Order: sequence, then structure tokens, then C-alpha cells
Amino acid sequence: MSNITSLDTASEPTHQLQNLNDVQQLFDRILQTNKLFTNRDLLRSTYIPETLPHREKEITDLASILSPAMNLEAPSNVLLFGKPGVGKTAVVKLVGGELQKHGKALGKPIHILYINAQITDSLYKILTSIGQQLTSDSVGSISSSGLPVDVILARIISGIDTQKQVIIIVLDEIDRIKDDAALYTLTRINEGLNLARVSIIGISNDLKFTEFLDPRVKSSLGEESMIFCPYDAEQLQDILRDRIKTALKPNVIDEDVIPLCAALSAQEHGDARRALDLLRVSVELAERKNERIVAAKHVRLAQSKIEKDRIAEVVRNLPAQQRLLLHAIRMLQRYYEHAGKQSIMTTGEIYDRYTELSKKVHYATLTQRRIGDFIAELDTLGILSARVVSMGRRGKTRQIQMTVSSAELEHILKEDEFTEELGQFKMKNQTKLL
DNA sequence: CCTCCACCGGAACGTGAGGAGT
DNA sequence: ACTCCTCACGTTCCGGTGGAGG
Repeated sequence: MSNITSLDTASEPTHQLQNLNDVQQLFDRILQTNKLFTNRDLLRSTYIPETLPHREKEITDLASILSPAMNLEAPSNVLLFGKPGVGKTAVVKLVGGELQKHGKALGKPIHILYINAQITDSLYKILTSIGQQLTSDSVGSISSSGLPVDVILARIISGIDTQKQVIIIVLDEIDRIKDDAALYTLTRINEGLNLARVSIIGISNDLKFTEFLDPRVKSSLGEESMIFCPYDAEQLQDILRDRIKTALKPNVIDEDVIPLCAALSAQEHGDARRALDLLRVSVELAERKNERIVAAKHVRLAQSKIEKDRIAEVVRNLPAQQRLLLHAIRMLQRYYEHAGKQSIMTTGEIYDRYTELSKKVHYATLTQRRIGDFIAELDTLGILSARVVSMGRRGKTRQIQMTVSSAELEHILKEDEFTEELGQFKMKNQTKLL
């Protein structure tokens, strides 16, 4: 989700490709116009470089915390805190990779398991993920469902405990794990082991996440903790400069591009991921226009493109009911825009439109309770903003505003299955809205 | 100061899919 | 064939609430 792949408008050939020859010519043409990058992937935020500027201290700190693993002793559990894009994951992957490499060279079995707890958010899923990641080495195969949790746990324990080894479980977005018992079980896993040792590295965006934990879990997980500060604009510039040395050809960017990318991202809590995406997309845009130099205007374009692409991508992958809800919002929004009013909607209004639309397309009409949850979800996805307000006698509700205009929303929804069917559909009871 | 609207949001529960063991 | 497991997705029920208007 973090990556906006951008092959879409790169080549919109106006003619049909007739045969292989044409295809080859197309590739040749793209190669020729590919003048700015030497290696595009180095500007992706998922790429882990060998050096992380301004994270030297964090790297050595984490390395020393994990160093007992080299003697096959369990390192302390660690919690890493910091806003998105400040290098938490990168530092862990870098240090973890080195550790594994050194361990291998010395014949010490050290495993780093990376688990994204945003997706893998229950004990059951975490355990099966551990099982699957270890399958290739020591544990027998473990399937994705069907067994009771304790059976899976027992299998993993017996699978792991066949030799002296250290297993470090990285739980990214650990604050997303709702189930307290899951963390409790994980922190106590060592108690069932004789030979192997397990440590946990938790990564969290939320500094306050430990406040609500069981005290035993809290003290166990937080044996060590590290806080990652946001990068400032200067540091972001260093990071970008470091990357472009190998990612881009020399002298292809204006001198104000890097400071601009850095400044724009520094405004958003110093997010290096954002800065890299911004730079990469800027270069892509310049390249497509066959320009030799990336300039500030490309950065501005890139900024809005990234946001639009992100929203479009999210919307496309939404389940049908949620897209239907967006259609309802779109209609209301358009209505408000035509009336020249600010399009701030309430849950009730939206629910009424949604009810009409769902009947029209013969879909089940979900309850308002459920739709309320959808609205909250769309809010966290950043495609609308909803805040709870009280309107006195007129009750308490969410005020909802789209982050894109109705025209853009319409454009994004254009290709989905509802658009045609709803084409001429008019809202009932429009007066009710006034 | 009190009321009362129009929802919010937690909790418990139901159903059905996908899979495992016996 | 049957039982038992988890998860995803929804519903039902219901207590809670900020503040404009009486």
C-alpha cells in the first residue's frame, strides 16, 4: 500500500500495437526516454540501503542490545517508538540482516522473523505466520487455520526447541494487536523452551501504546526501549542526496528540488518515506515529459499526484458496500456543491442516500451501525475526514467531508460496477436536505 | 439549569466459509 | 461423515453524550 507504482500513464500509445515489432520499438522508445534514473528502485521507500544517514546511534544501540544473540543467548525484548518514516523498520531490518549474516558465518542459527501486525493481528495469525516462516528451516508445515491455538503453539515450541538457536520476532505496528492475551503468550514463550531462545522487537507509532497493556506484558516487552525522533529538513536532504548518488544520473535535478522535497516532507513529521516517494515520482514525471532536468514544478505535481493516486488505489480496492457508500456520499456532495454550499454531511443524511442506492442496485441494505463503522474506516484511510460534533438539540453526529472533490471522486468511481446503473438516478427528498 | 436529539460506540451474538482431526 | 477450530462480516441491544434551545 505504501508504494504507488506508476506505470499507468507512462505509455499511453495512441496507436494499437500490431505485432512484436511494434512492441520492441515501444520498449526501445521507453529505454531511450529513460534518461534520468540509473536505478529507480533505490528511491523506493521499501529499499533498505547499506547506510542510514542520521541513524548511526540507533543502529549501534540496537546492535548492542541484540548482540547476546551471537552467543545464542536471548537478547532483551525491545520496543521502538517513532512516527512513520523515521527509519524504525529500516534500522531493524539492517541490524537484523547483519546479525543473521554474522551468525551464519559463525555457524550460529539466528532467525529474524518479520511480522506486520497490522495485517497479522491475532495470536492465531501471528503463530501461523511464525510457523510458516520457520517451515523452511526446522518446523514442520503449519497451515493457516483449523487447529486450536494451543495446539499450534505447542507445535511451534516443539519445532523450535530442537536445537540451540535464537529467534527474534519483529512485530511491526505492534499497537494494532487488539488481543492482550496474544502479547502475553508471546512474551512467555521462552518458559516452554529449553534450548532455543525467543526475543521480541516491537515497533510502534504510538508512544502511549504501553499504557493500556497488562503490567506484566509491559515490563517484559519494554526491557529496552528506543525512541526515534523525526528527521528535520536538513537530515532529509542528506538522506535524499545519499540516495540519488546511485539512483539517478549525475546533474539531472535542479538544485532547489532536494530542499523542496525535504521541506514538504519535514512539514509532515519528518517522514523520509514520503520524501523519497516525492522525489521518485517527481523524477518519473519529468522523465515522462522527456525533460532533461527535474525542477520544482515536478515536485509540486508529484505531490498532488501521489495523494490522488493513493486515494484512487484505496477506493478501487474497497469492498462493494463501501464503494456504494462512497457513491451515496458523492451524490450528496455534488448536490451541495451545486447549491453552492460547503459540502459537510452528517451520518444520517449519508445513510438515507445509501439506503436509496442499495435498494436501487438490489444490494442488501446494511444497518446504520455498520455504515457508521465504514465511515470511521474511510476516515482512517484518509479518503474523508469525519469528526464527531454535537449540534445541540439537533443531536450528536459525525460531520463528514471528502478530501477530494465530487468531480475527482466521480472520476475515481467511474469504472466500478455501480456507476452505469446509477447513472440517471436522482435523489429523493432533496428538499429534506435544506 | 435542564432536556432531549441523533447519533456514537462498546459488547454480545449469529452465520457461514475454510480447514483439521478422528 | 462428523465435530471442532478461527475469522470475517453483520446484526441487535443499549448505555452514553455535547450543547442549542426552552
